[in-house]
Amino acid sequence: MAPREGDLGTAELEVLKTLWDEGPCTVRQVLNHLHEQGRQVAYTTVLTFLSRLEQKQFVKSDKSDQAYVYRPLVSRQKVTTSRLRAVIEQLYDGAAAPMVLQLMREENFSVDEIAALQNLIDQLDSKRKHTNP
Amino acid sequence: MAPREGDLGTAELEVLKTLWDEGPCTVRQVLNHLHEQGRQVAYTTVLTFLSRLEQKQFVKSDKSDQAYVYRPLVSRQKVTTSRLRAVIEQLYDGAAAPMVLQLMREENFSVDEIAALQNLIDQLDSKRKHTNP
DNA sequence: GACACCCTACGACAACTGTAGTAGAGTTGG
DNA sequence: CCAACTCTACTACAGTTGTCGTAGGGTGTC
Repeated sequence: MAPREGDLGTAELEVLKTLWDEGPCTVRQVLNHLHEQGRQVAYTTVLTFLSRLEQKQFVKSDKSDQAYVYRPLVSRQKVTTSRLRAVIEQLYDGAAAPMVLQLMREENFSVDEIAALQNLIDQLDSKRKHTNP
Repeated sequence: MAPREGDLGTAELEVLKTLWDEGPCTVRQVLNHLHEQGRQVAYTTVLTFLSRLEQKQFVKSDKSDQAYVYRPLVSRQKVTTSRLRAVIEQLYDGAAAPMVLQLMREENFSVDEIAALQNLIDQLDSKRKHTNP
């Protein structure tokens, strides 16, 4: 009857990113970090986000000295991949390659980035030859 | 004060995709198409989505013989790109290349797909040499 | 001990989204 | 012309997300 169930909103994601970037944090530390980034938001709002993230099992809190310390339960990689997969699923019917091609045409990759890609392709290539002589 | 403003929900996107795939459609045609795909949804629900899409200026309707015919105002490319950019912005701080690298490691690309990528890289490469001798 | 702080729990509210029902206008087959 | 059907407009409602406020329990400082 309703929208997506256990996914992250953009604001929740911001909070989670703080934990990835800064390591385990209290509410206040997260707040400060967001403020430093120019993100204006109230203390209790951050608290709400962290609580919801805990409900959804994206983070876990432990009582430390004074305040709870929150740490992520999922890696950035994991979340990233699943988000990307969702987009690919929705818009490219699950095929990642066309998306990569489109991206490479539209984004202006630097020489270094292209070199890195070339490198990876070479690796994939040689691995393939290896297993498939 | 509230969630994202003018973006598409997943259900709205399904409807828009129908228009991309099938061309201009009436409500009923969209409905039928969704049903064919096993997506159970009521007529009026589809109507709601199309109305909202029109409000958000993603589609336009024209009165034809009996029923309104809806057609997309934005291309699949456009929407796709902006969604991708959003993910890249959120999760990779705007850098597309790392994302591409991660995808290529995690998705199992076929030989053909890799060849296509190689091809594109060669193109980008030679163009770069050209403009930057 | 009283005042000043910091922390958490709980409740609240608006916008957005998914989903659908009902009412009323228009079209059509007898 | 009347019943049946289709189409659109409007309304409604629940779940999610962004955003806080308030109340009440510690801690620390004079």
